[in-house]
Amino acid sequence: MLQDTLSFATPDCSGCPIRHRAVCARCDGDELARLEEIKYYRSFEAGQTVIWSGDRMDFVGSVVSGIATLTQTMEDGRTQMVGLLLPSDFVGRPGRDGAAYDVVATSDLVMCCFRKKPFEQMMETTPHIAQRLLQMTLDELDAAREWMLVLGRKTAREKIASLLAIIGRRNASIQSVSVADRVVFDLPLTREAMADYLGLTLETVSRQVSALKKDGVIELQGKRHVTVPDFSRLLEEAGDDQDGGLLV
Amino acid sequence: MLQDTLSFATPDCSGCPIRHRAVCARCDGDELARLEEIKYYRSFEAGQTVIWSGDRMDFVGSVVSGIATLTQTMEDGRTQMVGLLLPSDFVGRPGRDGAAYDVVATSDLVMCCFRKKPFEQMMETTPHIAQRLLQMTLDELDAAREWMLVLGRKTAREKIASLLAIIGRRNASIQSVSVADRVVFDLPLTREAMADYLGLTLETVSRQVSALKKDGVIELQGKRHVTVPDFSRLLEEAGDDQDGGLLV
DNA sequence: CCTGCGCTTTGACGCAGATCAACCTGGCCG
DNA sequence: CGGCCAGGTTGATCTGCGTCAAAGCGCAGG
Repeated sequence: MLQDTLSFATPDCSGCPIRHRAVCARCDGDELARLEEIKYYRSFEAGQTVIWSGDRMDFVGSVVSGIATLTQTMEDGRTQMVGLLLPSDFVGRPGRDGAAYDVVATSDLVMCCFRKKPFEQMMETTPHIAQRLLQMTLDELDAAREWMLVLGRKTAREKIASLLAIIGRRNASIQSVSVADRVVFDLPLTREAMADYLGLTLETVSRQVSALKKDGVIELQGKRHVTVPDFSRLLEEAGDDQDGGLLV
Repeated sequence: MLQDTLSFATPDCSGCPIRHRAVCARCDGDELARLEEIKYYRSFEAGQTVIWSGDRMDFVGSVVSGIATLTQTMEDGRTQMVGLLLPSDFVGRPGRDGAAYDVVATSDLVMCCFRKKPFEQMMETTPHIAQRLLQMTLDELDAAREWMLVLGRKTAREKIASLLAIIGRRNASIQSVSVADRVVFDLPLTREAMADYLGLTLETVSRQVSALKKDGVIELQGKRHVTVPDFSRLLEEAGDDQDGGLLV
């Protein structure tokens, strides 16, 4: 997996993941060279914390491979996941010094980073970079607000279905695994992590996953490998109005 | 109240609310003149819907006076408020055509708007506008994620305390009503609207407000006027680690 | 002044999901 | 091969909040 990173060290960013590449899609030769200069890779092992909330964050970047989560924790230990970072997702807060959340690698993780200071300087002189980042941030804001509806108003079963729908859709669009309405993917999260995302306990997650299986909404091979025989059925279970929204 | 709007029709935006003014704070004469050209005001009555989710949205702007809410609704009527717009808050999605949420005026409302097309054109040629909007969007994203913790992991009592803390802080910073730890403000929301924000029912909201009153955390004059005798006590009730976060 | 109507409060009761506890399952390492 | 242990399942019980119902409060309009 790590040798994959070699292929990204090209000056045109041609191997870089979708969103990351989009940041510099309209850059010309000089700008690309500058991006190359400030670019580097970081690898993490499963379970490692990439950065702690409040720490100084001196880079922005995007996930190349692996999964990371954004989480918030209260003093008494209650935790809420506020974001799920899949390959191609952007990490970082241009213009901010501190990290706002804990970023934790849920699997082995490779990130492609830009040093923040020079990146911000580029932003100031290269309008389309700030514009692209604005679009990406608006996407994330939409996703966060979509999730507020899930957390505030959906039942446990609907929550599970919503999460499976998000992951299924992401997998389908990236790997185009989906054939017609059939979607197959591996859950990148433990039951506990799912619970932290959904504002539930891990027991409830386990029970509702079993229930969805019993009712034929999903099929399971092992604990993690999921087959959704009818994706629109899953969306219905999620309480969604016909495939609207639910982007991450 | 409406005659107030006259004072905003000045070419330097000097009367415009904080965040809105900040958008053009670094604009020079020509740019300000251009902004004036595409600027106009809209008024709404309490209860009126400013825009429906999915509708074409041909403006961006900010709240001058009054309160509006961003809400999402499921087919079966369950609704979740995903944002609260107080004076000076920005509304709109530069680069997007459709509205993502219902925007509803909770009180009489005045908004200062810019026509979107020309505003976006300015954004493309004026880097600091896109940068400012990026900062504002990052703020909103932080607030949304902070709220995900509230929705997912806090108890009803903590949720109420969190909401009062947000509104109290906003009021305190704008009107500087706060004297030491004492904060006084009017609730701009009905019990039902509070419930929709917090993912609760209006009965539970009512009960928990009463409980906080009984326990001396807040005092009530009438249904809406709130006095917080000890703001740090309120933050404690909200489960917050010592005045961190909780911006809207 | 009474009446009606939003908004709010309060009470009684039920249930979805939390909590506590026991057990299973599969992969890793000695 | 066997023991260990993280991750997962399942069951019994508890409880916070939702639901349903009734009544209070304040204000606008006749």
